[in-house]
Amino acid sequence: VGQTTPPPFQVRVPSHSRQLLLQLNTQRTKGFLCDVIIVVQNALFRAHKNILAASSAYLKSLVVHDNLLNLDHEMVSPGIFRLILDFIYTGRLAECEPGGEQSLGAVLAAASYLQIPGLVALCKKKLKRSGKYCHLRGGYAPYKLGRGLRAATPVIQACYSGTPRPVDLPPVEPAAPLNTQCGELYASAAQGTPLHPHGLCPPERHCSPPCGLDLSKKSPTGPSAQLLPTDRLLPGEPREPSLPPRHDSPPVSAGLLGGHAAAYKDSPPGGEPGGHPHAPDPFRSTPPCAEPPLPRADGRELMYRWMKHEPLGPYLDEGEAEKELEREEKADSPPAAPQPRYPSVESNDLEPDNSTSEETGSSEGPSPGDALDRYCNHLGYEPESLGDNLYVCIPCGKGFPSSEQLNAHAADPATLRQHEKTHWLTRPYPCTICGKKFTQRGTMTRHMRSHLGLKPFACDACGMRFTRQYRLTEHMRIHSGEKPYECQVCGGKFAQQRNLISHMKMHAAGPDGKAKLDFPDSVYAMARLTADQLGLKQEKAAELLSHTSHFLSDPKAMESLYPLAKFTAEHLGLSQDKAAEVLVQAPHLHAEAARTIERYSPPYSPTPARALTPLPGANVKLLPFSPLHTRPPWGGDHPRGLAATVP
DNA sequence: CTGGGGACGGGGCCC
DNA sequence: GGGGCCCCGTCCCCA
Repeated sequence: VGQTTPPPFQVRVPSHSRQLLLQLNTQRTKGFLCDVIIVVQNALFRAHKNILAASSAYLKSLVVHDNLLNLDHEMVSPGIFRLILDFIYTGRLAECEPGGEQSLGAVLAAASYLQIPGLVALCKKKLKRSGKYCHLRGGYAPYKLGRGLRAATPVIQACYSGTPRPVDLPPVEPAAPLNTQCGELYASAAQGTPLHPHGLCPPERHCSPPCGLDLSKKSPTGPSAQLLPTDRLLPGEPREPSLPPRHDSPPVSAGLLGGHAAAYKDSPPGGEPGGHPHAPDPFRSTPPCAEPPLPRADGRELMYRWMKHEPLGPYLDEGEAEKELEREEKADSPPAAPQPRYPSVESNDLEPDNSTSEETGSSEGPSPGDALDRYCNHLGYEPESLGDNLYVCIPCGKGFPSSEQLNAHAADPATLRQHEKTHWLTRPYPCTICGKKFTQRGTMTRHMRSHLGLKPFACDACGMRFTRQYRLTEHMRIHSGEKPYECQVCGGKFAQQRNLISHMKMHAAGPDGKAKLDFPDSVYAMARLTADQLGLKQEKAAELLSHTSHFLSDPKAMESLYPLAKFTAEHLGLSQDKAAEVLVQAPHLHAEAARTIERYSPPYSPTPARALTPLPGANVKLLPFSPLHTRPPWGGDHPRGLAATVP
């Protein structure tokens, strides 16, 4: 452990890491094999989970669970994230504004938020060089959320000034989002100094857009500092969804979180369990350092904690990986073509100042044209590598034959934002009466109706009132007698679909909750479908047949059902291919099905009258027939709904 | 007592 | 924001 000298028999390709990184970045720019989308305010970025996870502890914690990430735009703007993503994939930090200490500070804050120590160190170094960095009290600020310490997030915000004032702290907003009581932090210039929407670029400069999609038609929620406490809101005065998704909160190192994880997950609503660091109240409502305070730690100590509790990528050790790469590249970099490199870090062995030009990408950085092309193509996949639907929407997995169709699918901002929330389980809409939180405003207002007893939908027949129109429609079927939901197994009819679903579970499950041995029903259902050919189109019959598969639960018995399915398919007039498709759609058959089908011997000859004739002695449950059925599939008449023993 | 059906409330989600 | 639909769950009644 710790030995870096390779054994003598190993052969090392010095440029391997660099070439790998170049390839990955190329793939990213083409969207090839990208498996995650990062949403930053109004911008989408595509990337590779592995790369993000290897670079950022925060992103690592997110990509495990989601293919669609939403970053707190108050912590990282689209333009800043573009720079950070470029850095992750190239090791270089581009700047499009000369002397952009202010932007550099924003990068520093965002890099800290995202937990990218290598970039943090680079920014600190560059800010120090320019004299704009003020290392106040260390670098990393564990801050409090809700009850006690819930996160020891290394939030670094640069102490810098974009104005000529060299070391002044920018003014901190009264509702500064970050707690300053228990740790160290710097004020963020981004709080008071809005950035160009594209990040570092001043408006007059035409730098590349952060990505190819603009979701800004509906602007995201306002700043949380405008929040009113719940108890100060009047009923019917729903507050704005202001708490960003919990995922926006930086991840919690397991070691630092310790026993607070439960409190994080299970805090009562009043405790603002999903409280975001930007929410003002959690910080003020709890005493400072209610939990044993973390020892004062500088950035290096906390990075050590990260490493100790959650091994991360090469950035974790502040410098080792970068040094390794630098050594590697010094060994083989052709001087005429400088290659991407990891940034130097705040250590004693900084590379010479000529690194600045490379870090800023002044010579190799993406030109606006390159970047534009890159981001305009970010939705495509290399067509030779994927099937027919070459363009895949990462969040939903849908494939599209063209990038236009994919863009049309993915660029619906309202739907996408709405869908995002389903992934992050954000509940930004609290009920002002009971505090319960909801994912959608409409759901919350609907819930409020129940509190207020508002039932605007009344039944003309009985006067019963409902909170929803759909419920009234459902209710009206009681009066009309309409039962549109029919069980395909037994023919039972229901006025409410949910009752049919409940009924179907009865078919599928036995008393112990396990799969029910109900094959006679399924046999009947198959035969019934066969008879339905009299009144149904073939496709419809096949569709119904496929729907009968859900109550069969043993794949091993599937083969035993082949004769039945084959018979059924034949009598539906299906082709062999279609019959095979039907079989595939009946994936789960119970073992009892196999035994039962053996009782129907000889199995399913092409003669319908004989095909389903049970063996003598088989106890067959006779079920009500639909109007289409005048006789059981195996022929003969019998009273409806009676069990009979086959003679 | 139990299983099943009828009716309904509530929340999630998508259009 | 509203509508529609799905799902989960509950209560009540009845055989």
